[in-house]
Amino acid sequence: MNLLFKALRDPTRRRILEMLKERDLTVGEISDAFAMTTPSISYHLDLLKHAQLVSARKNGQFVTYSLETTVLDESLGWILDLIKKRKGKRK
Amino acid sequence: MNLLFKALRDPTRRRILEMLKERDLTVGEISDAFAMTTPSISYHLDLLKHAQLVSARKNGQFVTYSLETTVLDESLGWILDLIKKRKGKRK
DNA sequence: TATATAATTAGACAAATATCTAAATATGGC
DNA sequence: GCCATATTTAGATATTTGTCTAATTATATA
Repeated sequence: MNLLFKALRDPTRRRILEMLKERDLTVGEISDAFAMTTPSISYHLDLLKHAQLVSARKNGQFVTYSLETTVLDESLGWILDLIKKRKGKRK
Repeated sequence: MNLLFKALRDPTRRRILEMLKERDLTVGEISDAFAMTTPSISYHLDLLKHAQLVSARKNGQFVTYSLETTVLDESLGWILDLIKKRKGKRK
């Protein structure tokens, strides 16, 4: 839960996830969408990977990233629980 | 979305939300649950309030905090969207 | 009105974070 | 094998963040 929210805290990383929702992308394709150097994007991708929000596979000299949703499912549970129990106790 | 994830990023703040899920609490009650000074807790509460995750009302010299779930509902949408669209495109 | 208690605000500071440039490490094609 | 391209790693740096202590503000009560 900690790595997840750490990853989601940054707008660039959230944007990357939204891009990967549409289709798998290489580092270069992602990098092109931002006014930021490739090393910086690489840093963000690494952080997302550590949070298990994305996975990477190598295709020749390219690295393709995919969205992984398992951890998002878990976060959903955490948030739903917060909302749900509250609704039961409303004043 | 930015203030929300900023607020959720910190474990102390997430814990506070979990506590407020059970019942409304004063700053002192919250503070007692952590090995941390009251000013620090006050700082976290302020951040949560800015993210509209909690609201505060004054009862004499006490301030009571409540969980607010509207913003959480929105976050749910964002996350669900990420998961949903992905499922449609699975390889 | 003076004193105690609850909470916030201010200011300082160490640690974490996001960014950059430069260098290193693949991989592919000539 | 050499050069170009894709990506990552290393190192530097400015900004943000979480925490503390000290001071302030607000309320209650003796």
